[in-house]
Amino acid sequence: MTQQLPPRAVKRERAGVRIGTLAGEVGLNPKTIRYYEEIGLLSPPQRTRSGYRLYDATARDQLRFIAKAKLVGLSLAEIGAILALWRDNASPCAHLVAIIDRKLAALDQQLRALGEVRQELAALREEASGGPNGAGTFCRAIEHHERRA
Amino acid sequence: MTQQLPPRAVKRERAGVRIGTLAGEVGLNPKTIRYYEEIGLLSPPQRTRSGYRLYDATARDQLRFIAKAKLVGLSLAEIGAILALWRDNASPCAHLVAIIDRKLAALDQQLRALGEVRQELAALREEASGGPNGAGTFCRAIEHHERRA
DNA sequence: GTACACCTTCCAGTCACCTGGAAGGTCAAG
DNA sequence: CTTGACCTTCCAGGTGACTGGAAGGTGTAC
Repeated sequence: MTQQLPPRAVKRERAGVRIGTLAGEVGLNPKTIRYYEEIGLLSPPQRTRSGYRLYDATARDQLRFIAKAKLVGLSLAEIGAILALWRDNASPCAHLVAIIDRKLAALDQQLRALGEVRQELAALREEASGGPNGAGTFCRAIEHHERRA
Repeated sequence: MTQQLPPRAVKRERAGVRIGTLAGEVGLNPKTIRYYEEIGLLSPPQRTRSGYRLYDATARDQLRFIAKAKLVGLSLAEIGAILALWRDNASPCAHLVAIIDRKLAALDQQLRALGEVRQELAALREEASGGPNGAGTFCRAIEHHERRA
């Protein structure tokens, strides 16, 4: 996680970054990136002669997209399908358009739900920010949940 | 899943509904509802003399909230914390407010991400809805993903 | 009174998504 | 030339969220 020294920095600026650097940039475990490659989410990157993976800006973009897409609740399978479309962007069957449309509708529904939950949470916050403390059990419960998140 | 007959309907309208009915109403597997109770998400409902669970409107509301919250990506643990706050709504420690604030910020970020992904998907849809079909591999891939979703 | 749909508990299995550890290779710095 | 941070592969384990099946009880309808 801690990238101490930037060795061969100039050279790698053109040739790409290694997995640890990329992981740091996008906030992922290197293991996760390898895993994404393994399941076909990410196309296999270049390698150095000694076998190290070398990533370019495209990979970083894709990982950032994956992060966003995961955040909104797409499964890795769905994300994989979308990325595949991006890669060879010339496979526009009607079936596909239907799928995208369905996903768009789902996203809109999600947007509504998000707004509602946000509102309820904000209301809760209002209540919570006044008055005296109760038994304290709740805080303990929250702390417990926090430890796992 | 199929609730054929409504036996004792009038009686249960006041006393609560059984798990199958509730499950049907909120679109869940009865197993899932029991599971939620088991992990402490849902408080144990009343029981009939013979041991059947009887749910009231509150339970239904909570389940609907859970559905929404899950849709926006909250974990069951987080939802549990929020529901706990709801139940004994008199435990407003500062720590708790901080947590809610953090969650609100996360929701806002998610809202932005959602909008962005929506936009990218829409752009993709534009591209996809014109032109001739490519190799067809993509459609097959999508169909494969669909089967699992 | 028996069929039938429902309910109960318990326990095990599944699926998606990682994550940790072992065993070993690479490479710039001291 | 060794140290130490990085990298490699492989394989196993873990978490979250269910889900299925067995074995048996309940309760209304015919």
